Amino acid sequence: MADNLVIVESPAKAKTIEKFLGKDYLVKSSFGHIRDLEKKGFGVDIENNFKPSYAVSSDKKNVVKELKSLSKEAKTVWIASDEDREGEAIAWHLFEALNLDENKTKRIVFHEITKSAIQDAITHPRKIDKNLVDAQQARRVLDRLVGFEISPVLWKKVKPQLSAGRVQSVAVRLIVEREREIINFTASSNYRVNAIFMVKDKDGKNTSLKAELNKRFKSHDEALAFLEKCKDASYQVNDVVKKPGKRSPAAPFTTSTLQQEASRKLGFSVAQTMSVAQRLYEAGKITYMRTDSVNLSSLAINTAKSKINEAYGEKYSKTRQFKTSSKGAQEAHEAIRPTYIENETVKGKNQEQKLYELIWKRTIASQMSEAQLEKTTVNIGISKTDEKFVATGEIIKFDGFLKVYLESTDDDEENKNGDVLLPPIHENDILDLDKIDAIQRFSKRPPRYTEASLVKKLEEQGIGRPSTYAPIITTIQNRGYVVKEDRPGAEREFMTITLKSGNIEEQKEKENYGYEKNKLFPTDIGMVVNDFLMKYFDTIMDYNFTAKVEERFDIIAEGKEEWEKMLQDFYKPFHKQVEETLEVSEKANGERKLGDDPKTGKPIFAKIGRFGPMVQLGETGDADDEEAEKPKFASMQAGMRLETITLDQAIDLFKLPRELGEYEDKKVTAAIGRFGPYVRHDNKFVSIGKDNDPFTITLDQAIELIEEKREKDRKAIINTFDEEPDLRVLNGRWGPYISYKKKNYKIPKETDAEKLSLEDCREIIEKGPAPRKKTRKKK
DNA sequence: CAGTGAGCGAGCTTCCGCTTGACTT
Repeated sequence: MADNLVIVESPAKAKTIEKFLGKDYLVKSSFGHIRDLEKKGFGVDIENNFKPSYAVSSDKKNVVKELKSLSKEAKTVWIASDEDREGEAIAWHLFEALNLDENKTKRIVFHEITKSAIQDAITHPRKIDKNLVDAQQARRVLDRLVGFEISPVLWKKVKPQLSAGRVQSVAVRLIVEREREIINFTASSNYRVNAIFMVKDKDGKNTSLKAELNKRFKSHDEALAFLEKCKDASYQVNDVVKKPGKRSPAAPFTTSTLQQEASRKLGFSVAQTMSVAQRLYEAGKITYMRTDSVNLSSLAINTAKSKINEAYGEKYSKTRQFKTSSKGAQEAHEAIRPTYIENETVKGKNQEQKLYELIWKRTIASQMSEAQLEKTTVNIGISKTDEKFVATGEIIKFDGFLKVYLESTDDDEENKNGDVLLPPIHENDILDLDKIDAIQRFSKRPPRYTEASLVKKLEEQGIGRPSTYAPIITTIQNRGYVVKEDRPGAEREFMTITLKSGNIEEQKEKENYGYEKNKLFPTDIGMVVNDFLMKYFDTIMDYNFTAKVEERFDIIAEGKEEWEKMLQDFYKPFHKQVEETLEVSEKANGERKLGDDPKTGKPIFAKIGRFGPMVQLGETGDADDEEAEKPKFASMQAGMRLETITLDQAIDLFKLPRELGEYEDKKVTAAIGRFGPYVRHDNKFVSIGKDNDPFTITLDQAIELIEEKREKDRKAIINTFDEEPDLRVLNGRWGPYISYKKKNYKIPKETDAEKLSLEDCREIIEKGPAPRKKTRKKK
């Protein structure tokens, strides 16, 4: 039995460290936190100065049991959880839960997993820092109080099962506010003017030079007038200015920057990035993937240096140590980097290889020299007017880190004029004009958030931690506040005016804009909850709330304030706010008056009802007044939003279901259901295809659809049996199958469905698939 | 599968951060 038990947070880390420490040390993992506030109720005795009651988490019972028995046998227990607030708390909880003896317990920390760092840590043990632990308790209890006091208010005032919290509610706020900016955005347009000149390149061949006018015109007429002036103008180069420039590499990856780049360059979702990174980490290929530090160990820096020298030459190498810029970083780990920097690639799944290479390149590039650039600006004068055309070019004199890696930006289309080499041009050259285009361009609305750009924003505000970025995104979607989806763009016309060979031509063209792919959109309920919280809990919703409480946590960590005192200060006004809100607030349903119905004169509202967003015609009458006419209701259709639905759209909704007439003595109606537009006849439903809609479809068209459906149904029946009317052999989308008492059974391949006897069918049903378990969908 | 829009009011929901699997398709 080993004399020493070392406890770390992660099992992969334990494996590595054990190798460094040798036989006398047994290294085990706590798998993160082992205890938490009790799951039920507050888990905090508010009356009794916020005394927390902790319980071993259900999935950690076995871990604690094992560590307890191992710690009894060991002479010394070394608690080596991370050196940050949460890590210190884990150490303390271990000490308490394992019932450790203070004399044989030592707290150690290390920032990098190298033999020397770990041995050094062993020689410098310390005691558990109770102040830091207290800061964590304050953080933990505050989050519980905020979440568990506000959520029930939402259950009462908005809808059951909703949630609010210090982090998630602010994340939703960001998305809601961005959506409103977009809704309120009106695009303006102006005319951008570009000229193409014909010049000779260095071999004397014709080549073109593109230059943009140093002015944009507000209107079509101004642009046209300018082109008129250009008709018989001449163009002369006023000057050619060359300026050196440089570009520096980005810092090595943190969790947040890795998620952003993997999203931009590889198209990974935030959760996907984390699970691929986890596999690389467990395989020992990369360092820990949940970190906010950009720090590289000296070993890593040296290995990178020799790798760069060897692969690219010394002038490509430049040692750099980056400093973190993000708020509230705790830097318990290194930056994310390859464990063995000498390995450019790894074996494994495709995704793992790609992510590894991204990490490798970013790490190597961070230790490489700047790129040296030369920017050239050519100013071209116009004889008839003061405006100027400007041509710009940028060439790379020395590529430096660009040889390996360039960080992407969120809107790449705007700045993709990378390496543009201008043809040789000199001052006073007279240029031949090929053509001038004046093109109408529209201003761009603010972009919607992607998962990764939301993470970036949260990190900038110091909200959330590397271990929670991916879960936050999942939570706000699971609660139904936010959806990630694609939305179609729209088409618009724009004008182009072209001057070529002395002639001016105008043309209308079309462009698509606003198509969104994999973006985050607030739902109606997300907006209603956000507005409610903004109205009654503005302190919690403040973007600086986290930063403010973090300041207090830091003071607690320094031992300058009792953590209970901080909570006392926070809780008193907060709880009062909760009580007041329960008393004064109305039920929030996002009701919005759209206008009056032109037919009846009654008001039309949009709001969220029991079954989701709907429109209502007429006032909700007094419940006691039996005489009062009940309002009419209609569900909103997919794609409609509470915030943007118009009066006309609402009026249309009340037109359904529409009676078309009678067929075979039975009513035919048209409406829109969960699965789209349909025609209903004799309790049977027929989908209306794309070529028609329920508002305009005629009785004849509907009958045609009904008959088509009947014909299709007839063809779908392969065989029936008189003895067993419930059993039918049918032809479905995926081939023949047996339908029996509303359940479907697969027919084994290579069976001729037409020849199946009743006995065969019964046999198939007997052996049939085990009834599918219903996958529990979390909403 | 294509509806509903109110109600007895049981018993339930909910937070953030630290870690991995154990699940299903």
